[in-house]
Amino acid sequence: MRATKNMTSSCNEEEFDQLKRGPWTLEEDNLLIRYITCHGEGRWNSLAKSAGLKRTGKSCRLRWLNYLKPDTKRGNLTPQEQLLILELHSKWGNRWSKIAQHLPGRTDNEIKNYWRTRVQKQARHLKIDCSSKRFVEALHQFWIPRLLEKVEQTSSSSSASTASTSTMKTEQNKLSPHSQSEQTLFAVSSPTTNQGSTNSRSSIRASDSSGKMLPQLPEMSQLYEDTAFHDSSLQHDDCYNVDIGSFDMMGFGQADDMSALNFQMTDTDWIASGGMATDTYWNMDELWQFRK
DNA sequence: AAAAGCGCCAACCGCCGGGCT
DNA sequence: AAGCCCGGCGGTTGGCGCTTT
Repeated sequence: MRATKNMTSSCNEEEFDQLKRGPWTLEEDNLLIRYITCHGEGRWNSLAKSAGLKRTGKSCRLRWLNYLKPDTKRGNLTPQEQLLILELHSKWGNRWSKIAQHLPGRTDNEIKNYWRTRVQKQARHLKIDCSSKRFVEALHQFWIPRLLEKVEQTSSSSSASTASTSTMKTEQNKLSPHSQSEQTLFAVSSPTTNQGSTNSRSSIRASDSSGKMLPQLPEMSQLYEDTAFHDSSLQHDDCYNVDIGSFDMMGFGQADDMSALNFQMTDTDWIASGGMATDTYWNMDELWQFRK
């Protein structure tokens, strides 16, 4: 796709042809940072020219907001941030910039990428529309409880306050007639090898017919105020990359409603091993390596 | 070791709304 | 009221790097 003339209406054809595209160089970054430090941001088209950058104003704005701005966070999203994204997306849908406003240091682009690469990937695995009620229910029943557990683990391990996360967990348990261990039972199978892999499975119902066990979303915004959430030790750490990864909710996409679903473990030995209490539990990709 | 496949993310694009003239 | 410009937004894509074959 080629840029059209009208999007760079502030420049003539010759200038348009000279505009640079693609990855930013260190020199360009320095120019932009220096200029904004001295003159502030805004008026992006004239800023681009004044700073001596052969870029569109839009490109400069994007580079600044998504990458160069001093308080921009890099690295994986924490479980808390992921929870917040899930909650806010369920409220607002694809309003990325609005969601980003509630995650200081994170950009709409980053959140959008997270949603598309991680969350939507799961929807594809499940063969259901990620905007469907069914997928929202799946998130509530499987992903969010797992994230909450991880939040609690990280909160306690960092010896910070766990008050709000404990409250959230309590709310979860109140809403669920089942024990936590039951809730953590889900099908584990390779996305590439799950078909026909039915040996040594145990089966358990994860929901009663009332549907009441679906947890209500706690107020994640409140969680964000938790001091643990601001613990710098929790930032930029790969081990907080929580992904429901490759687990497969067998038949989920075909079931008429949540109550009809069976969630199956493919390896009961793994349950008994106590592995669920470790970080491995949170990384299904590692789990598959373990199983091989 | 090389090729192919895949996932992630930075950057681009078109569209839209608001402000200004 | 109409046209223009600008900034913001959400969707899309190209390329890099890692993994698998």
